[in-house]
Amino acid sequence: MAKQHPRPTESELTILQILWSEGPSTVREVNNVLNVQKENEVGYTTTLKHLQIMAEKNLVSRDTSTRTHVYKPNILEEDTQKNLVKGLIEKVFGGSAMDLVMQALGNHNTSPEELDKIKKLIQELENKKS
Amino acid sequence: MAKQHPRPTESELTILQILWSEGPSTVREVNNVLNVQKENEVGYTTTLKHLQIMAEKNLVSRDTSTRTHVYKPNILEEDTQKNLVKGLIEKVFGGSAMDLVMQALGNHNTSPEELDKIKKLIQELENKKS
DNA sequence: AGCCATATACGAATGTTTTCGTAGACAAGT
DNA sequence: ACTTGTCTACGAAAACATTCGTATATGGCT
Repeated sequence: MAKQHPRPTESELTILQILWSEGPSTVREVNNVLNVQKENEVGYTTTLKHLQIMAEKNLVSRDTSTRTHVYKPNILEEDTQKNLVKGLIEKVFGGSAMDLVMQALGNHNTSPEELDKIKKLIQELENKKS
Repeated sequence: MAKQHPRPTESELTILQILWSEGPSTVREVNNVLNVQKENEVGYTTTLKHLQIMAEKNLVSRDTSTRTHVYKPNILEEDTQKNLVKGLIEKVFGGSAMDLVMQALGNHNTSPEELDKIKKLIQELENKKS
Protein backbone atom coordinates (compact mmCIF):
# COMPACT_ATOMS: atom_id res chain seq x y z
CA MET A 1 0.00 0.00 0.00
CA ALA A 2 2.29 2.75 -1.15
CA LYS A 3 1.52 4.83 -4.25
CA GLN A 4 -2.13 5.64 -4.36
CA HIS A 5 -2.07 9.03 -5.95
CA PRO A 6 -0.80 10.05 -9.35
CA ARG A 7 1.56 12.98 -9.63
CA PRO A 8 -0.38 16.26 -9.69
CA THR A 9 -0.08 18.33 -12.83
CA GLU A 10 1.13 21.91 -12.69
CA SER A 11 -2.34 23.41 -12.40
CA GLU A 12 -3.31 20.84 -9.86
CA LEU A 13 -0.31 21.74 -7.75
CA THR A 14 -1.31 25.37 -7.79
CA ILE A 15 -4.74 24.45 -6.56
CA LEU A 16 -3.36 22.10 -3.92
CA GLN A 17 -1.22 24.93 -2.61
CA ILE A 18 -4.32 26.98 -2.11
CA LEU A 19 -6.13 24.18 -0.33
CA TRP A 20 -3.15 23.59 1.91
CA SER A 21 -2.84 27.17 2.92
CA GLU A 22 -6.51 28.10 3.04
CA GLY A 23 -7.97 24.87 4.31
CA PRO A 24 -11.11 23.23 2.87
CA SER A 25 -12.58 25.51 0.26
CA THR A 26 -15.30 25.88 -2.27
CA VAL A 27 -14.69 26.19 -5.98
CA ARG A 28 -15.51 29.87 -5.75
CA GLU A 29 -12.96 30.43 -3.03
CA VAL A 30 -10.22 28.60 -4.87
CA ASN A 31 -11.04 30.46 -8.04
CA ASN A 32 -10.91 33.79 -6.28
CA VAL A 33 -7.49 33.12 -4.88
CA LEU A 34 -6.29 32.02 -8.29
CA ASN A 35 -7.47 35.25 -9.79
CA VAL A 36 -5.91 37.59 -7.30
CA GLN A 37 -2.54 35.94 -7.48
CA LYS A 38 -2.50 35.62 -11.25
CA GLU A 39 -2.67 38.32 -13.84
CA ASN A 40 -4.51 36.22 -16.41
CA GLU A 41 -8.00 35.36 -15.24
CA VAL A 42 -8.99 31.77 -15.08
CA GLY A 43 -12.65 30.93 -15.62
CA TYR A 44 -14.79 29.59 -12.84
CA THR A 45 -15.74 26.44 -14.69
CA THR A 46 -12.11 25.78 -15.41
CA THR A 47 -11.36 25.65 -11.73
CA LEU A 48 -14.45 23.55 -11.17
CA LYS A 49 -13.32 21.09 -13.79
CA HIS A 50 -9.87 20.87 -12.28
CA LEU A 51 -11.28 20.10 -8.88
CA GLN A 52 -13.61 17.50 -10.32
CA ILE A 53 -10.72 15.79 -12.05
CA MET A 54 -8.66 15.98 -8.90
CA ALA A 55 -11.49 14.33 -7.03
CA GLU A 56 -11.56 11.54 -9.61
CA LYS A 57 -7.83 11.10 -9.20
CA ASN A 58 -8.32 11.00 -5.48
CA LEU A 59 -6.07 13.98 -4.94
CA VAL A 60 -8.85 15.75 -3.11
CA SER A 61 -12.10 14.67 -1.53
CA ARG A 62 -15.27 16.67 -1.39
CA ASP A 63 -18.18 17.18 0.85
CA THR A 64 -21.28 17.19 -1.31
CA SER A 65 -23.77 17.36 1.50
CA THR A 66 -24.58 20.95 0.72
CA ARG A 67 -25.26 22.48 -2.63
CA THR A 68 -21.92 24.21 -2.62
CA HIS A 69 -19.34 21.47 -2.47
CA VAL A 70 -16.32 21.82 -0.23
CA TYR A 71 -12.99 20.39 -1.31
CA LYS A 72 -10.07 19.37 0.81
CA PRO A 73 -6.70 17.87 -0.08
CA ASN A 74 -6.25 14.15 0.25
CA ILE A 75 -2.50 14.30 0.28
CA LEU A 76 -0.11 16.05 2.61
CA GLU A 77 1.89 19.02 1.52
CA GLU A 78 4.97 17.49 3.05
CA ASP A 79 4.58 14.20 1.23
CA THR A 80 4.11 16.02 -2.02
CA GLN A 81 7.22 18.09 -1.45
CA LYS A 82 9.09 14.93 -0.63
CA ASN A 83 8.05 13.25 -3.84
CA LEU A 84 8.87 16.20 -6.00
CA VAL A 85 12.26 16.67 -4.42
CA LYS A 86 13.00 13.01 -4.81
CA GLY A 87 12.04 13.19 -8.46
CA LEU A 88 14.19 16.23 -9.06
CA ILE A 89 17.18 14.65 -7.36
CA GLU A 90 16.89 11.55 -9.45
CA LYS A 91 16.06 13.28 -12.66
CA VAL A 92 18.54 16.13 -12.76
CA PHE A 93 21.02 15.61 -9.97
CA GLY A 94 22.03 12.07 -10.69
CA GLY A 95 20.65 10.92 -7.37
CA SER A 96 22.78 13.17 -5.23
CA ALA A 97 20.78 15.05 -2.64
CA MET A 98 23.87 17.01 -1.75
CA ASP A 99 24.24 18.44 -5.21
CA LEU A 100 20.75 19.80 -4.97
CA VAL A 101 21.42 21.28 -1.57
CA MET A 102 24.58 22.97 -2.75
CA GLN A 103 22.74 24.34 -5.72
CA ALA A 104 19.89 25.66 -3.62
CA LEU A 105 22.16 27.22 -1.03
CA GLY A 106 24.50 28.74 -3.54
CA ASN A 107 21.94 30.39 -5.72
CA HIS A 108 19.31 31.68 -3.37
CA ASN A 109 19.55 34.11 -0.59
CA THR A 110 19.44 32.48 2.77
CA SER A 111 19.40 34.46 5.97
CA PRO A 112 21.86 33.83 8.81
CA GLU A 113 19.02 32.48 10.92
CA GLU A 114 18.13 30.01 8.23
CA LEU A 115 21.72 28.94 7.89
CA ASP A 116 21.73 28.32 11.61
CA LYS A 117 18.72 26.08 11.31
CA ILE A 118 20.42 24.08 8.63
CA LYS A 119 23.54 23.75 10.73
CA LYS A 120 21.46 22.43 13.57
CA LEU A 121 19.90 19.87 11.30
CA ILE A 122 23.31 18.77 10.10
CA GLN A 123 24.38 18.40 13.72
CA GLU A 124 21.48 16.12 14.38
CA LEU A 125 22.21 14.03 11.33
CA GLU A 126 25.81 13.66 12.38
CA ASN A 127 24.84 12.59 15.86
CA LYS A 128 22.48 10.00 14.52
CA LYS A 129 25.27 8.40 12.54
CA SER A 130 27.69 8.12 15.40
CA MET B 1 19.94 38.48 -23.66
CA ALA B 2 18.65 36.22 -20.95
CA LYS B 3 15.95 33.62 -21.60
CA GLN B 4 16.53 32.07 -24.95
CA HIS B 5 15.48 28.53 -24.28
CA PRO B 6 12.09 27.17 -23.30
CA ARG B 7 11.84 24.80 -20.38
CA PRO B 8 12.64 21.24 -21.50
CA THR B 9 9.87 18.72 -21.16
CA GLU B 10 10.34 15.57 -19.13
CA SER B 11 11.49 13.48 -22.05
CA GLU B 12 13.75 16.22 -23.23
CA LEU B 13 15.36 16.39 -19.83
CA THR B 14 16.08 12.69 -19.92
CA ILE B 15 17.77 13.09 -23.25
CA LEU B 16 19.72 16.13 -22.12
CA GLN B 17 21.04 14.11 -19.20
CA ILE B 18 22.41 11.60 -21.62
CA LEU B 19 24.03 14.25 -23.76
CA TRP B 20 25.56 15.87 -20.72
CA SER B 21 27.04 12.69 -19.42
CA GLU B 22 27.97 11.05 -22.71
CA GLY B 23 28.96 14.07 -24.70
CA PRO B 24 27.91 14.71 -28.31
CA SER B 25 25.98 11.71 -29.54
CA THR B 26 24.07 10.30 -32.44
CA VAL B 27 20.41 9.44 -32.30
CA ARG B 28 21.33 5.79 -32.18
CA GLU B 29 23.60 6.29 -29.21
CA VAL B 30 21.04 8.27 -27.28
CA ASN B 31 18.39 5.72 -28.08
CA ASN B 32 20.57 2.88 -26.91
CA VAL B 33 21.21 4.51 -23.57
CA LEU B 34 17.51 5.19 -23.17
CA ASN B 35 16.75 1.56 -23.76
CA VAL B 36 19.25 0.09 -21.35
CA GLN B 37 18.21 2.32 -18.51
CA LYS B 38 14.49 1.93 -19.07
CA GLU B 39 12.39 -1.18 -18.99
CA ASN B 40 9.92 -0.03 -21.60
CA GLU B 41 11.55 0.29 -25.01
CA VAL B 42 11.36 3.57 -26.79
CA GLY B 43 11.38 3.51 -30.58
CA TYR B 44 14.27 4.86 -32.57
CA THR B 45 12.18 7.34 -34.51
CA THR B 46 10.71 8.60 -31.27
CA THR B 47 14.13 9.57 -30.06
CA LEU B 48 14.93 11.05 -33.44
CA LYS B 49 11.81 13.17 -33.32
CA HIS B 50 12.62 14.36 -29.84
CA LEU B 51 16.05 15.45 -30.89
CA GLN B 52 14.69 17.19 -33.96
CA ILE B 53 12.21 19.12 -31.85
CA MET B 54 14.93 19.96 -29.36
CA ALA B 55 17.01 21.29 -32.20
CA GLU B 56 14.11 23.48 -33.32
CA LYS B 57 13.76 24.77 -29.79
CA ASN B 58 17.42 25.43 -29.75
CA LEU B 59 17.99 23.16 -26.79
CA VAL B 60 20.54 21.23 -28.78
CA SER B 61 22.50 21.87 -31.92
CA ARG B 62 23.53 19.30 -34.46
CA ASP B 63 26.33 18.61 -36.80
CA THR B 64 24.81 17.54 -40.10
CA SER B 65 28.02 17.38 -42.04
CA THR B 66 27.96 13.62 -42.08
CA ARG B 67 25.06 11.42 -42.88
CA THR B 68 24.67 10.45 -39.28
CA HIS B 69 23.96 13.63 -37.40
CA VAL B 70 25.63 14.35 -34.09
CA TYR B 71 23.77 16.22 -31.39
CA LYS B 72 25.12 18.22 -28.53
CA PRO B 73 23.41 20.21 -25.77
CA ASN B 74 23.07 23.94 -26.17
CA ILE B 75 22.41 24.60 -22.54
CA LEU B 76 24.48 23.90 -19.50
CA GLU B 77 23.53 21.25 -17.02
CA GLU B 78 24.15 23.65 -14.19
CA ASP B 79 21.91 26.36 -15.60
CA THR B 80 19.17 23.86 -16.11
CA GLN B 81 19.49 22.60 -12.56
CA LYS B 82 19.38 26.17 -11.36
CA ASN B 83 16.17 26.92 -13.22
CA LEU B 84 14.44 23.79 -12.09
CA VAL B 85 15.41 24.30 -8.47
CA LYS B 86 14.21 27.86 -8.64
CA GLY B 87 10.91 26.73 -10.07
CA LEU B 88 10.45 24.08 -7.44
CA ILE B 89 11.23 26.48 -4.63
CA GLU B 90 8.70 28.96 -5.88
CA LYS B 91 6.04 26.48 -6.78
CA VAL B 92 6.01 24.14 -3.80
CA PHE B 93 8.15 25.68 -1.09
CA GLY B 94 6.61 29.11 -1.00
CA GLY B 95 9.87 30.69 -2.10
CA SER B 96 11.94 29.39 0.78
CA ALA B 97 15.16 27.79 -0.37
CA MET B 98 15.80 26.67 3.16
CA ASP B 99 12.65 24.60 3.32
CA LEU B 100 13.79 22.72 0.28
CA VAL B 101 17.22 22.18 1.76
CA MET B 102 15.78 20.86 5.00
CA GLN B 103 13.51 18.57 3.08
CA ALA B 104 16.33 17.25 0.94
CA LEU B 105 18.68 16.73 3.86
CA GLY B 106 16.09 15.15 6.07
CA ASN B 107 14.79 12.62 3.62
CA HIS B 108 17.79 11.44 1.73
CA ASN B 109 20.89 9.75 2.91
CA THR B 110 23.85 12.01 2.97
CA SER B 111 27.30 10.82 3.87
CA PRO B 112 29.45 12.51 6.54
CA GLU B 113 31.78 13.74 3.81
CA GLU B 114 28.92 15.36 2.01
CA LEU B 115 27.69 16.97 5.19
CA ASP B 116 31.16 18.39 5.63
CA LYS B 117 31.04 19.92 2.21
CA ILE B 118 27.76 21.55 2.99
CA LYS B 119 29.11 22.90 6.26
CA LYS B 120 32.02 24.42 4.39
CA LEU B 121 29.66 26.09 1.96
CA ILE B 122 27.65 27.50 4.84
CA GLN B 123 30.85 28.84 6.35
CA GLU B 124 31.64 30.64 3.14
CA LEU B 125 28.20 32.11 2.90
CA GLU B 126 28.43 33.37 6.47
CA ASN B 127 31.77 34.96 5.83
CA LYS B 128 30.48 36.73 2.78
CA LYS B 129 27.70 38.32 4.78
CA SER B 130 29.92 39.63 7.53
C1' DA C 1 -45.06 31.01 -7.63
C1' DG C 2 -41.65 33.21 -10.30
C1' DC C 3 -37.14 35.24 -10.90
C1' DC C 4 -32.29 35.70 -10.28
C1' DA C 5 -27.82 34.53 -8.88
C1' DT C 6 -24.94 30.87 -8.43
C1' DA C 7 -24.06 25.93 -8.28
C1' DT C 8 -22.68 21.40 -10.65
C1' DA C 9 -22.29 18.34 -14.73
C1' DC C 10 -20.95 17.39 -19.17
C1' DG C 11 -18.80 17.53 -23.36
C1' DA C 12 -16.02 19.38 -26.50
C1' DA C 13 -12.31 22.65 -28.47
C1' DT C 14 -7.58 23.70 -27.96
C1' DG C 15 -2.93 23.04 -26.81
C1' DT C 16 1.01 20.30 -25.70
C1' DT C 17 3.77 16.12 -25.39
C1' DT C 18 4.84 11.57 -26.72
C1' DT C 19 4.87 8.03 -29.88
C1' DC C 20 5.61 5.84 -34.12
C1' DG C 21 4.56 4.47 -39.18
C1' DT C 22 6.00 5.24 -43.64
C1' DA C 23 8.70 7.11 -47.33
C1' DG C 24 12.78 8.34 -49.48
C1' DA C 25 18.03 8.95 -49.36
C1' DC C 26 22.37 6.92 -48.99
C1' DA C 27 26.51 4.00 -47.99
C1' DA C 28 28.59 -0.47 -47.94
C1' DG C 29 29.06 -5.01 -49.41
C1' DT C 30 28.47 -8.43 -52.99
C1' DA D 1 24.08 -2.35 -60.34
C1' DC D 2 21.35 -4.42 -56.77
C1' DT D 3 20.14 -5.53 -52.19
C1' DT D 4 20.22 -4.61 -47.47
C1' DG D 5 20.62 -2.02 -43.35
C1' DT D 6 20.49 2.38 -41.40
C1' DC D 7 19.72 7.16 -41.75
C1' DT D 8 16.60 11.55 -41.83
C1' DA D 9 12.14 13.86 -42.76
C1' DC D 10 7.45 14.24 -42.29
C1' DG D 11 3.03 13.73 -40.75
C1' DA D 12 -0.27 12.18 -38.02
C1' DA D 13 -2.25 9.24 -34.21
C1' DA D 14 -2.59 8.79 -29.24
C1' DA D 15 -2.26 10.48 -24.79
C1' DC D 16 -2.45 14.03 -21.65
C1' DA D 17 -3.55 18.74 -19.94
C1' DT D 18 -6.09 23.02 -20.07
C1' DT D 19 -9.90 25.82 -20.96
C1' DC D 20 -14.50 27.07 -21.30
C1' DG D 21 -19.47 27.04 -23.35
C1' DT D 22 -23.86 25.43 -22.44
C1' DA D 23 -27.40 22.95 -20.00
C1' DT D 24 -29.62 22.16 -16.00
C1' DA D 25 -30.54 22.19 -10.96
C1' DT D 26 -31.28 24.66 -6.71
C1' DG D 27 -31.68 27.95 -2.98
C1' DG D 28 -33.26 32.46 -1.65
C1' DC D 29 -35.83 36.64 -2.37
C1' DT D 30 -39.89 39.16 -3.65
